[in-house]
Amino acid sequence: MQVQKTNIRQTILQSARHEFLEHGFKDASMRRIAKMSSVTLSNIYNYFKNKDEIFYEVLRPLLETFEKLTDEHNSGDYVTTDVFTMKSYQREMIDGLMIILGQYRAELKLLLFQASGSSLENFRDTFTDSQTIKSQEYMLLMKQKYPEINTNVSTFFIHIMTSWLLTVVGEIVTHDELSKNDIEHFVSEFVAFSNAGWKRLMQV
Amino acid sequence: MQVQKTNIRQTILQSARHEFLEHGFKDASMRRIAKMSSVTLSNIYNYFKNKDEIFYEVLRPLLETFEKLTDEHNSGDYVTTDVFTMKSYQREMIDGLMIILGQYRAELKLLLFQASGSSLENFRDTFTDSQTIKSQEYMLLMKQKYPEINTNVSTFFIHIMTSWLLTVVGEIVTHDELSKNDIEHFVSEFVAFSNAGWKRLMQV
Amino acid sequence: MQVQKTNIRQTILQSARHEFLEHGFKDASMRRIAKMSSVTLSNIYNYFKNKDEIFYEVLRPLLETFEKLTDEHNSGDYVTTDVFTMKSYQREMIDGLMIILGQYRAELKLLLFQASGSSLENFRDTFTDSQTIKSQEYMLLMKQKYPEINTNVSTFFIHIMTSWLLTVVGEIVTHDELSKNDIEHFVSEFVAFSNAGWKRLMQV
Amino acid sequence: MQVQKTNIRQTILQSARHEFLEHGFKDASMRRIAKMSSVTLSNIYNYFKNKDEIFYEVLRPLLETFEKLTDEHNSGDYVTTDVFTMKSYQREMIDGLMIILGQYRAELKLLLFQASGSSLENFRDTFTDSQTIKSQEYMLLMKQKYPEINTNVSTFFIHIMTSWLLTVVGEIVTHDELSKNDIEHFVSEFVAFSNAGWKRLMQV
DNA sequence: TATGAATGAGTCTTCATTCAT
DNA sequence: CATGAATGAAGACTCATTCAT
Repeated sequence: MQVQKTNIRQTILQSARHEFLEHGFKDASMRRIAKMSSVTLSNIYNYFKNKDEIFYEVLRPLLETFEKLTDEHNSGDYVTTDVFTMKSYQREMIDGLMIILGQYRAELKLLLFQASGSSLENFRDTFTDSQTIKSQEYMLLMKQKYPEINTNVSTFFIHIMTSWLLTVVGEIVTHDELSKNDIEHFVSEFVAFSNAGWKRLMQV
Repeated sequence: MQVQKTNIRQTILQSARHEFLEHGFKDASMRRIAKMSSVTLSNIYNYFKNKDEIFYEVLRPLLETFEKLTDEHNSGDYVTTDVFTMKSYQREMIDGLMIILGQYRAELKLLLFQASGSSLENFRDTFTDSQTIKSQEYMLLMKQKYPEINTNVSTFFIHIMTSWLLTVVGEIVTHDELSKNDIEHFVSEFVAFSNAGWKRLMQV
Repeated sequence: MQVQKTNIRQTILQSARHEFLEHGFKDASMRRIAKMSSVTLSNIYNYFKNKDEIFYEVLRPLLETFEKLTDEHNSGDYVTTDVFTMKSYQREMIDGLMIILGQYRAELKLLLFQASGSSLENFRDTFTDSQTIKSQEYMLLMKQKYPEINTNVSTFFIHIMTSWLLTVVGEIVTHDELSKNDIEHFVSEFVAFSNAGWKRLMQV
Repeated sequence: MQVQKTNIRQTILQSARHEFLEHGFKDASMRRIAKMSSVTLSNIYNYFKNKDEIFYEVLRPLLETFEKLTDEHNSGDYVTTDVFTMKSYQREMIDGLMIILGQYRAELKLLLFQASGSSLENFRDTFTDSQTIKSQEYMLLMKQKYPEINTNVSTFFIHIMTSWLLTVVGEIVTHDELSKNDIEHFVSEFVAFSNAGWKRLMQV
């Protein structure tokens, strides 16, 4: 029975994923999800509290991976890294995002572009804000280690830089035609560009 | 009556603007717009063909300004400018956007974040794509003038850079707390960052 | 001015004709008629009392022709004609209908199939009923002249026969692919069939 | 509840039947059907997909009887029957229709006169066309059996004859005042008339 | 004559969710 | 765990007609 239950839960989630991808959260129809998964509409509510919870569950793996990614960066390890090659905070974040992107392309689309109306509709802002704070903490550590660098960068600029990351992810996700090579090439351009930018701003 | 007509039209548009800003295009309710503007629901349809047309009319001033902005950049004037100070294509675009931003903050919010479901829902993509093409043409001209620079930058990277511009605009628009000074400060950081980045990529 | 007026009236009627033909009376839209004829919607009501009157005016020529056709048959002239060749009441009616059919194909479609909702929606019944009465009067005259024939035909049968005529007209009207030859051939079959039928019924 | 479901379904269907009969398919109002059947408007959609499906369900018994009637006539049995007494294809069809008429008077009204706008609005044409084809096949068999008869009757004439059948049914259906005797009397006249007509056309 | 404005009821259908069984 | 039944508000849009100017 328990096995059954899990199966049904999964079936619902898969159908929901398709429905959300096709119509976005708001225009997704519980009725269609029910039909698609061959589960009675009302029975769905034995497995999930409401539409929003289903949406959240569909995105849970992605969200957890996100959390892992940002938690890792809480440690001060990266402070020791050479700023000039930017094996640094942002670089690691980029790499992390690229890995996520390989696994959760569809979910990222959902989270970034189709979440309007759901409890996750502010994910972008939330993520950006929290990342901005962490970035600033990181810069503080940097300043302690290398007092000569200029860390007087406006909060909003840092905000933009993390927001930019999501823009990049969003663009990659919506351009299905890009090959792995394309993406790698682009990332190297992106990193080169960013490194030079940061160096300039921090006057190192 | 003819004078009246204009007034009512404007009243409807203003109510619609509020409604769209509060709920986004898709969730905006014609009924509410009617109530807000004290115009019979059916009478609205004597002034506008449908919801989409109202939305478009609300954004028309912004869209026209946009068009002007991008049309001006069709000329090759900027090619003569010094790349190093980046009084160049992108810089002019930024300045233009900042001006627009002063006048059409709310409308930009609408266009960038609340247009889903309307005929303008693809504005971001459309704009980015067309700007990408223009940017590439611009780089070609640059290459002819300064053959020593490297213009071998991937299309997708250029795409990202124009998309970035919209991200920046979007972030400014959603952060009402920023003062003019904040924004100017940020823009100077942004420009410094970008300049350094482009120089590096183009190996000048 | 009067000329103008007439012109506009005619313009409206033509547009209405198209609209009625395309959508039928009920689904025809006054707005569309207005647009089509480049006449203000409200101005239409300076020329016609309402939608129904327009419909009636569109069909007036046809209706008048109908009336002429049936009035002619009021006279007892046909009683003298030889029943056996059926140069009689019904035959003349058929011939009359065929002529009408040449001139008012579209209008017949309107009257027979698209009048639902209008004041003419019962035309078929009305026409059939009145024709039935006339047919019976005709048969009475026949009986007086040729007492040996059997005129004991049920009212309802006569009713059906006139209704049949309209069915035939309707079928011809809806089969645009029929050539004049086709129709003539069919009519001769129809007449042969009917003659034989009537002879049998009347036991002549 | 399961028992209830059937009841409610039937209640809805009955109310719908009344509504359709009174206003025709197109002008029938779902709201009124809901009120009449004391079922919430939205709840109706738990029982039927849409208005058209309700209409179809109301007519399903009639349609199935129709199908049975025409299927039976697929067999070549009737070819053996004597043409002269017209215990033939058409005669059997008439008898069949009369039986249907006894059971489904109201439904026939719906199907023949009130279906405009529904998926059954072309029933008359569809039926007539298919019957015309079958009639022609029947005549072919007749010709093989009785080579001396003339089967050179135009397709359109046959078409008209089947269409005529429906006209007759329609007329009977709309004349509630006719008694069973009236109808039987009429049918005998109709058969006599038709027999004579066909004999003449086929020159037997 | 002509017009713009206005009206109010009307259309079918969908929605997420709840509840008794 | 499962289901059929139910709900009430909401969606955008169209309708023929009237009226003051």
